[in-house]
Amino acid sequence: MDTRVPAKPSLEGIEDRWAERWEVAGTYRFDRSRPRPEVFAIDTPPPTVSGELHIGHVLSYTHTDTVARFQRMRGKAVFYPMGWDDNGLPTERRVQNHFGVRCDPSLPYDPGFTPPARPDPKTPVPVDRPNFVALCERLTATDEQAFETVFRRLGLSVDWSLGYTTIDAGSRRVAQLGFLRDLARGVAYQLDAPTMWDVDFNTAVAQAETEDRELPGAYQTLAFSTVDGAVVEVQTTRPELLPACVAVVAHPADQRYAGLVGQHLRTPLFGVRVPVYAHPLADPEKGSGLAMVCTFGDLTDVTWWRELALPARPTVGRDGRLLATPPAGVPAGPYAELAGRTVAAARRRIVELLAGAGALRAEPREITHPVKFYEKGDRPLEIVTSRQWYLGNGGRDEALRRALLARGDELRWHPATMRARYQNWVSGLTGDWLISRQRHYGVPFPLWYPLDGAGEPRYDQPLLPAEDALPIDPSTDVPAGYVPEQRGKPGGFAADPDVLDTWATSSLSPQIAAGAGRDGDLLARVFPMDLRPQAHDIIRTWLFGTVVRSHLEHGTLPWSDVAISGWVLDPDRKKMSKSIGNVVTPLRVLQRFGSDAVRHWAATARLGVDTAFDEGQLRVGRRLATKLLNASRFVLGFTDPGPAAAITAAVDRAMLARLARTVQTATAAFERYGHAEALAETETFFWWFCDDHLELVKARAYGDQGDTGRPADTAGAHSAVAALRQALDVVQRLFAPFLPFVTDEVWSWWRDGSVHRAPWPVPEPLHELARHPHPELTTLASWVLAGVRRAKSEAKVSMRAPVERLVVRVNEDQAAALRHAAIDLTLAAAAIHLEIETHTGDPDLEVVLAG
RNA sequence: GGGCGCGUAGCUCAGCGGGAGAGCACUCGGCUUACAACCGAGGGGUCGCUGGUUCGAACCCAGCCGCGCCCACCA
Repeated sequence: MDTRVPAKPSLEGIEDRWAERWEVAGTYRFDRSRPRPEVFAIDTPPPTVSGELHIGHVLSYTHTDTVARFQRMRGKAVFYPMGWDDNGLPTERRVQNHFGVRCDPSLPYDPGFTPPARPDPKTPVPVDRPNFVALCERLTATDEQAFETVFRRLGLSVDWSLGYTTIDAGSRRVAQLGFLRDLARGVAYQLDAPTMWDVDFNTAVAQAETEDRELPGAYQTLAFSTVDGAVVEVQTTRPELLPACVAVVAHPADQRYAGLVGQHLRTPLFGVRVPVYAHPLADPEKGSGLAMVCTFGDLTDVTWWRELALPARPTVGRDGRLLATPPAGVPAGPYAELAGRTVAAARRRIVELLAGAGALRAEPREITHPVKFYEKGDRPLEIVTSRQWYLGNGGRDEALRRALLARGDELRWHPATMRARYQNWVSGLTGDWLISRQRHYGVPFPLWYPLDGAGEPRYDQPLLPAEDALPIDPSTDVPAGYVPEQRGKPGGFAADPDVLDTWATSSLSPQIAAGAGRDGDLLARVFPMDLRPQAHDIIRTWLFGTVVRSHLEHGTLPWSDVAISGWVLDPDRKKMSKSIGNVVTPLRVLQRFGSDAVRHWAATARLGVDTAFDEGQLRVGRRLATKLLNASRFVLGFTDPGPAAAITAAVDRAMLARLARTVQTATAAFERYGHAEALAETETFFWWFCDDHLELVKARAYGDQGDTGRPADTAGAHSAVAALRQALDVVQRLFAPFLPFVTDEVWSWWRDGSVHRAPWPVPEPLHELARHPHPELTTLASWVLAGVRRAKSEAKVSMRAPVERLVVRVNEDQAAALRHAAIDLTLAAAAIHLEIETHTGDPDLEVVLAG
């Protein structure tokens, strides 16, 4: 036996051992000397750094890693970076609580700032933006280290030297440059308009980041009155917006209100005169068929307001409370009761006031209805008017929309059904992409505004930095032609206060990873990339955004293929990964079952399919890894007959022929991103190889002839062992993308270099060795073996128990094939007499046990 | 309301026009010199329901029922 093969192989400590060797050897280092056709570039998702990785990450990142390893073994230089998405709201929240600070961007930079020694989240210390950003960087650095530990332990073959974070200087430069280019080409623009607003986070949010939640509500029936004093009933779920009412609408075909259209009504309580309009969006089925138009209760209000050219009576402030003063034209008296209250409190109060005024015409009707929320928010979104930056994404431009839909068609989706989600989203866009956020830890908008004599910013004359000065922070940097003392002074300048939405940065992930703007050579070697792996919940945000940016800047898709992984569900299939993520942390699972086992579980899940977390399946992978150790040790335990040994036995050649088919099938599966099929194919072969083929040939491999009386069959043994070694070599490589630790372990016993740098197997050499195989022999031999085992099992005897007489009755072709396996069958079945007969009926087996 | 997908053995899933399968779980057997953290054998399913196409349907078509996800103007 080769001295490198351990007597008692074990999976103990295998992860740490190999992770370190790979790092030292630079096994996964990207070779940037290779031209684009020889590169396989992956746009790795940068996970959000705000909490912990969960088991869902393990699933999808494993999927990607199997592809990376497959491509690397096929000879590609694999560009496989890792990024961290470490800015945005969740990070800010964490930092505020951790350090006991609150970002106040109006404060000047204090170079000597230190966070409070004893943080108290209840009384946060105000801190200027540059210092707040520094604190964010400090905390996220710790999290990122923890993430890297998990991913290394998982065995991801990323090139860690290619790392980036979405807030680092390179990302800020790419993001700011991208914005300035979009500004120059007129795709980025500012608008003072109603937008969805999160009242807790105090920021505008984009359409893509909202979600519906079912909330209880109640229809109140309000009594409006006509000029002649008649009562008209209007139902609303948001009576607190009555002071914001600017009109009432009815459907054009609604006969009930045909006479009212064109007239005016007076609102209850306030007595404000509002017009009645006809509009097709008014639903006669809802409420009384009359809808109160407020500025703004929901997005339909915005539509009516815009299309009917209505005035604005803004009522809800950015903090989610009713404004201190009533809108113009609304009497202050009744409004004073509402001013300063939260929306919910104002709603309760106005119902009391309306009831007291006799303006409620019916009991409230309780309902449950969908309400828009920011996906990370806690209270319903309000709609407020504010100045924001937008990026054209086809929402208001049909030509662009069609072009982006065409990009979606051009992109190869895995699975293909996910394309529909993209089409759905792009077709349903109602506006452009709102990219500005009123937050602190993010990439700043790289511009300033001159201040006029009154100190008001001239938004139409932004002061732009030079491209080679990027990245900049306009809150500390000064525009050309000004001095720092002019900041905020009339005639001076002011920074744009906003930051780019995280997605507006991460939508440039391919360009960031590829060093766009600083390393054109690298960009040319990896862009457009080959693969974008991701989950399906961020098709509308990250995927779509990346397509938009690449289309605008490069006129191309950012990658040719996208692989969409599913989600991890609870064992009960009900809840999502978040709930089990708290219980089942990735590191604990990796430590408990072993990384290869966890990867095996992940790899059995096909793309796009949600999968249940199941500990039973984790044991399967563990068993497979152990099996590979033992089978490798066994095969390598036989003396190597050398490269000249001829593989002559039919059983050996049939096995290699079957393996050739496995290689072919697994390769084809991988080429279409079917990692799960590739694994299943390999696994099926391997278990058959261990359970049947090894049992069939082991005696011959030992040189054993049983009691045939003939001398040891050296040629037969050489054939068996040479074939076993060939098969082992191929099997170890086929498993390498899935079980990187154990495969490199067993590979190291007899091969030089890492299996992960070995070439992916091809079927041709196996066909060569298997020349003129009997294709049926493998299944026939297995059938005979199973029959013998069944007989012994039914007789409740050991599998070693001898068989007196074994009669196989098959058709002529099968008999001819089986005769080549006669010696192996005799030995494996412990049969004293084996007879192979031909007949015309179904295959038949007769087993007579000895004794 | 629109779109996509899923309903196959107790569980997780593969199969997607001609033999109903795998793993886990379960039952039984076996210390078999690679592996007892192992190996072998076995039981178990009117393939959601109803029609249709076909010589033949788990597989194709239509309708229905149930579940999930995405999207939607949520007054």
